[in-house]
Amino acid sequence: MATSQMKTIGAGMLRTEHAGDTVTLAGWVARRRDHGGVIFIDLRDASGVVQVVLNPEDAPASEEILHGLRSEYCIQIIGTVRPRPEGTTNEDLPTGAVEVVGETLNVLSPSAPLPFQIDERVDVDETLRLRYRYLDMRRTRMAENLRARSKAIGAMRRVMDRDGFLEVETPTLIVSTPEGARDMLVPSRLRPGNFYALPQSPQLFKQLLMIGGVERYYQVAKCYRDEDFRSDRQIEFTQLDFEGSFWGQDDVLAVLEQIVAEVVMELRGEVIELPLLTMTYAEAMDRFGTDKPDLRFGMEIVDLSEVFSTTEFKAFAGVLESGGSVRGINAGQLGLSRSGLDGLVSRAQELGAKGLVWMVVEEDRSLRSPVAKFLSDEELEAIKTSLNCDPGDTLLIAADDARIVGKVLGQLRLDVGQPENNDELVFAFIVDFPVFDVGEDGSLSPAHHPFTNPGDLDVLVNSPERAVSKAYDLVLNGTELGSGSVRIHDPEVQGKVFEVMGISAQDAETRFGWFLEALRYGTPPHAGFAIGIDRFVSILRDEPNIREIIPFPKTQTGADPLTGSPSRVDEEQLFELGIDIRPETRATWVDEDDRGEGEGAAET
RNA sequence: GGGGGCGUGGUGAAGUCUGGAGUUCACGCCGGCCUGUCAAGCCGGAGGUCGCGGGUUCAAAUCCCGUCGCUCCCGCCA
Repeated sequence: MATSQMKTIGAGMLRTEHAGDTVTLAGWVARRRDHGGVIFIDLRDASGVVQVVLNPEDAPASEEILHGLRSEYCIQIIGTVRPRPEGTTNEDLPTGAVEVVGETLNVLSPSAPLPFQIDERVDVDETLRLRYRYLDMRRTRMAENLRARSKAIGAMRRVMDRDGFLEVETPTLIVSTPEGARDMLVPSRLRPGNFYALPQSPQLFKQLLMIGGVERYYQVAKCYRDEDFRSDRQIEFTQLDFEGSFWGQDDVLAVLEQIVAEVVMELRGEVIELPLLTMTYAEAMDRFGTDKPDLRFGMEIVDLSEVFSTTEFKAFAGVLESGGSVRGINAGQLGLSRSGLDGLVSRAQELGAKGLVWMVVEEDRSLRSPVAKFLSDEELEAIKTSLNCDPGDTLLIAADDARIVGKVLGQLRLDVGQPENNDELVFAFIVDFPVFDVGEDGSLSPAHHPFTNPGDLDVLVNSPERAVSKAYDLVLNGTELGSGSVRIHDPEVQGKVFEVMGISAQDAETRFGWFLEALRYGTPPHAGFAIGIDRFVSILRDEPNIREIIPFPKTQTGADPLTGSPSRVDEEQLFELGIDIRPETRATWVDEDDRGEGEGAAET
């Protein structure tokens, strides 16, 4: 007969009201305090921690077993809850008013010595944490992050369900449409030489759902983009993807507001003020040099072209003559040394600027700067006025192509700026994105996928660089949480957009013919959005990167230190898939044997 | 593709600039003592190819070259 090991209550839930109860607990030895006689065990399970008292005189187990308990042994305790004796309560512990007197102890599973301590008195190297993620998630940081992630998704589902959205799963083995990010590919065994792609997003499938009359769809969707990693980018990530028929932009933003409010309430217990701030792309670029401004602090970009319109300073004059712009920010009281200021110059160059002018406002309000001697008194005064200077302020001025100036100052603003209150959450919708990004050489590249409603068709065709699409982003504290758009529902408009984007009719037919065909059957106007769950939760949890929010993330080189993926596969597997493994091809592969002694996969 | 940072007993750090015995600190681990602790305490002990390879030197954790791994950033992410 099977023996139940079921718990009767979570360790972390015990309170004085349970005094006298006999309970069955099961969990892990978080800490043991073995006094030779009596032993205290901090027993941890998913609900929290409670102190268990093991007195050998009560013989809950043999002396050998009692004194043999070690960290992270998985044990079961049957015992009685009682208030702690006078003077021994622990105010720091939710269960600190009670303890469980162990009457039976069963070791369910001993633990090998740990590769790192579960208590969080030191930060452990992240590769080691990932290699032993199952131990890492016994720590409060990861345990709480997993919980927060689950609660966030739950809150999102509540909003979706409340508003009558249908949850639909779309395939993850789909056709490759090699635009935008690189596709992750999966070879087909039944059709050798052919490949599936993993979706970068469920974009076209959710549009098919609209055509299919679903009207309101959502999905917690895994998405894949084979690009380089960043602290907020993994090749595999999760989005809340949703779409609605007979919708315009305002309908989407209204749903987003509900989602944002619900999630923030769930994770932070805070009320978010609605409606959220809305700013056009043009305004964001102008004031903050980026389409994802961090609005927790000011330090706005100020146009100084007027100030220098007749300047003798050649570097600025030349830029203005050739149609560029001179702009600056007041970076406030930085108090940087000369090398610190030089560091900003290097950073500006890294970002594409030819240089950066810094000025420090002295106590007597004069400007200390390597270029001050080239500027007239009037210009120096105008700078101070335009940038609203106080003594001690550091001013940063860049002159270049307007796009570069914005990018450089926008990034420097983030590098040196500090929100007054780090816990603050400032959301913003950025709307009216251009259809095309204009390159330095004037070339146009699509700013969004080609299914985005391009607004006025005449403008699109006649002056595409000025075309404004019905696309919008949601930004939180300088991070893009997600983006969406009103889609094209007219096949003729879709064809026109392909044409303007340089995709020939024949190309479009080959790649997207199946979709263009679908558009012809009474497609409802529709709009939608996708919000990055990992990013959103990482900000709400104040985590510096999304790996802390993803249960089993990959390293920057796309490896999983726990399982050893990606891994070589048998030649036989490749042969079945019809993949060529000629020796000269294989020679270019990374061979595990050549990989030094690094922290490889766990050996088994 | 490019730039910066890091790699030292099981963990975290100091030592590296300015070469001189694997030195130090905290935690963990093992053993002993210990019946009210809660980061238990006290005593004792084990444990390291200083990521790897090469070079310079009488001598390398330390300097030089290469390489691997991790990380942050630029490019990239329609």
